Amino acid sequence: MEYNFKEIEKKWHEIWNESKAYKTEIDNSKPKFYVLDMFPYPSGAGLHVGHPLGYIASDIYARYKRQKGFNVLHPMGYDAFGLPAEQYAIQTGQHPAVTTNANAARYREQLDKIGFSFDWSREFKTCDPDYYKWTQWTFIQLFNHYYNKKEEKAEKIEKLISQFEKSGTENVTAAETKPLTFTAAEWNSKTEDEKQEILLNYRLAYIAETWVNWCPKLGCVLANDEVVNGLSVRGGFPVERKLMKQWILRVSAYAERLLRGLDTLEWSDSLKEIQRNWIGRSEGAFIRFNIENKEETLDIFTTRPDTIFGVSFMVLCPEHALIEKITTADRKTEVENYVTWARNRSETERQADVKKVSGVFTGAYAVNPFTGERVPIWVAEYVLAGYGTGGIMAVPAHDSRDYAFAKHFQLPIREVIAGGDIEKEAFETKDGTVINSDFINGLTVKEAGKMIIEKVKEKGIGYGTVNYRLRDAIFSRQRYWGEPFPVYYKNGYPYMLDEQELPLLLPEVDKFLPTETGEPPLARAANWKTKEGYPLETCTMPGFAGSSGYYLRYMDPHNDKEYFSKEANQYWQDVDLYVGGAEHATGHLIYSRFWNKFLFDIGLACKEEPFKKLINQGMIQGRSNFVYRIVGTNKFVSLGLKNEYETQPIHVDVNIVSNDILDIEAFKNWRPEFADAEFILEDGKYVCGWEVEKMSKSKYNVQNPDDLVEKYGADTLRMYEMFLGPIELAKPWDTNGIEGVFRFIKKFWRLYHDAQNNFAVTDDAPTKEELKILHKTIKKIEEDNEKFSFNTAVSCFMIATNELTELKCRKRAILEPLAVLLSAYAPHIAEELWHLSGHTDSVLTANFPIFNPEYLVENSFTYPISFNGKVRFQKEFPADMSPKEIEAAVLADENAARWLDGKTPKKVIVVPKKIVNVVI
RNA sequence: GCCGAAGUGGUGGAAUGGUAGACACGAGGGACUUAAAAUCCCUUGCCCAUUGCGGGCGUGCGGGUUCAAGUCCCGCCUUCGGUACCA
Repeated sequence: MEYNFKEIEKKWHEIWNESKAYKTEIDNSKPKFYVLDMFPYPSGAGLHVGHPLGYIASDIYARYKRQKGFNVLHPMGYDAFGLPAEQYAIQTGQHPAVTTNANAARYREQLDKIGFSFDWSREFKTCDPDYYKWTQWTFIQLFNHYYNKKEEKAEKIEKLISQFEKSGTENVTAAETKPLTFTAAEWNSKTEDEKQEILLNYRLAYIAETWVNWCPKLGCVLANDEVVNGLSVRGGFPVERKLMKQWILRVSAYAERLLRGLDTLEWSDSLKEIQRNWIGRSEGAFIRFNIENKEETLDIFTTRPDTIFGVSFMVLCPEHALIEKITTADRKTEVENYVTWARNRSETERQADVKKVSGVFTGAYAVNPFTGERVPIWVAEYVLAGYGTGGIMAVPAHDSRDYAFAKHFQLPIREVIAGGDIEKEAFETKDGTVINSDFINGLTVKEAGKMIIEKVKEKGIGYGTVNYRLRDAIFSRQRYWGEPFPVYYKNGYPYMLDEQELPLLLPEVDKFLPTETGEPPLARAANWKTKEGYPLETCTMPGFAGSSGYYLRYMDPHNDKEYFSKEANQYWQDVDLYVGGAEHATGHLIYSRFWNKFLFDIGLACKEEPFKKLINQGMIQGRSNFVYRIVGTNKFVSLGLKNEYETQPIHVDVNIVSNDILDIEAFKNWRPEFADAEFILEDGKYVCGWEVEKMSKSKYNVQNPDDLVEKYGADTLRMYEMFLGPIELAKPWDTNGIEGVFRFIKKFWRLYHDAQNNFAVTDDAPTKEELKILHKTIKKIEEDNEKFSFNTAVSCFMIATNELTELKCRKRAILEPLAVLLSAYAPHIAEELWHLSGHTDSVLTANFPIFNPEYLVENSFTYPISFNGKVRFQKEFPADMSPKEIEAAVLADENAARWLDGKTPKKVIVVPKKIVNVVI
């Protein structure tokens, strides 16, 4: 039979499907292995060749691990809530669930064609009520817990309440929004509403006012990149900054654990570094400054307490609550104008002119606790509300931003660290000696910092502390297509629904737009309230809600009593291998880790970190082709001649270009305006130019995997995607090379067949040489699989196939193990050959061949002989010859005499099995 | 600006400090064929020599360590990611 991939692939898809070949169940007799892909958002455009790259890699690894005796969990599903479906719904009126389901079905169809070993019985979408019930459930748990910083774990809010009842805030070590102090008596005399208000300061899911980009015309909160120059991208309506009540997750409470946990993970260093920077741990001190003639005090955070003698002004962020209280009457108008202006600037706008210095003096003065000096308090945009206390002590001599500000407003610059030239620029080094600073003079920066922290502690005006850049995550979206919050309001305070009332289903609405009064779409739902008549929350959860814990649900996806059973979690534990893009480094991969740590704290998840090993597959870029039209004509000139004319490059569909040669007929039919195009050719061909760009429809460089499967088969596509290059590298998609892999697959097929195309594997005993080829291959494939070096593994298969073809080896003892090795990469052809060879079970359950080093033992070895590092000739020696003997034999060689030229060598270096170098 | 990664033929890319360019594409030449497809063989980093050998130069740039450097060290350049008034 000839190699007919269409028949073979179709046949095996049906058989695998019917026999549920990839269904996985708990099996305590085998070690578990959990291989997971970042599940896709099913967009309307379908898959392009970039999407399956990671899935193929993880599939190869999953199949490999199965053959190594592991019970492999390899599930797939869809991240289905999100903006595109909602926007499509707004335009067409079609319910987002309808488009989402249609898109998911199309994804499934495309994925199935590639032959993945997913256990589809575990599939779910994040928008399935059976699933989002547990997203809502987890939210309730977050609301009902706070973070105990001393114990470093989440604890029940009841514990905090009983502490308040007994001793107020004394000895409370809870992560909080702002520091509060009250006694037990004070707490006990508070009303229910007041207590609820206070508890929001501690809950892990809390509601609070935050600044958002509000577009009154759209009735909608916009993300930063949806706002340009103060106008909405969609519609161009004015956008203002507004304080709005939003749900927030106290991710920052876990900052330290998120940071420390990184050390236990097998992730790439660069990805860990991105997360470390994002968490942004910095050590420093909180210091309290008194304000002249005021009761209020000004708290600041600094990483440089050692420079406190260099403070020449203080700066507050425009949002700071103190501004109103301390601004003097004569400065009031100016300060108010500045604050209003600054507050209404979007973050993007602020970022756009970071270099521009702006600010205003409040008229008030703080008092330096060490010198007693009056220090003017300013307000400026460059101090951010979300970090530290929103106020700083400015030391212009040793901070470039303070320096720019001081120069601009002609404030004093006082040098307190020796070694810089503060006339020119700020001297920001952290190794230096302190000067002009009273009792810390002569100390190093480090020592001085410690000393100041001790002193402020003594004075009771501050303490050493650690601050993080990581912000709490805003969890409310004024949208329709997301999980509804299991929340209702009483007297304006939020309360959670009972667990029995979950899932709280997404209600039907007449339109997916905000209401006329600017409320979110859920406010349109009839009867959006509890049985008792309390109003329900109208916001929905953001995209990352559903993806934060989906990997846990795959362990036990149909459980209607729990998120997942203890038994399933004990068995599957955590994800051993997670494959996905690095673009999730500061989003999903932080939120998931937070989510998992919380579930670990409350005793649900048995592992603290969800993803043990992570591989980031590189982005697949597009490779666009261009034709060059001579300006003002409909004449196109081939690439090599284009410089002789004035031309304009035009994107041309890559599907009508092969090896950069344009299919002229197809081009004429491509678009009507090219029907009568003329061409200036090179050697009778039209050569196109090319460029690497993002893969997109408008650039006509999208490759659809379906087309390639149709033309070459899934096995070829799978192997070619791996052959392209290292999995982690970003690389352009170039279909040109796929023929080479296709040839290999056909050649591999012929290895098992005779000239008449009959299956012709024999039971003859293999030769030493053939065994050597096999075992060399087993060794290399195993190593490459473990290293995720799938591109070199494909090359290794090609070499082995070429060598065995050369030897006309058609022996079962060689070819069967080879088919097993290949089955992870090209499952269809391997399965077919396996069955032709007489097996009735699936190659999926075959054991990975065992490498035997004895077959690789050499009886002689050819050494390159170099003189002063330059290789001059080669010589063969028995493999068991000692280095000393080799040395003697080399020097006795007649070739050596020529290079030695009568001199005695200074030294001879013999590197066993590598090289002999003679130093003259 | 800061952090991270990477620079190797016409192209994608191989090389535990040990013969750089495996493997593949493309290109050129040839075999088979009426022809095409498919398949197979040879050449293919650059320069000189080419009737046989052969020789020189080559991994972004400049230094260094070493018998030996694409690989290690120092100083640059370029590209790509992340981040950006984080005190």
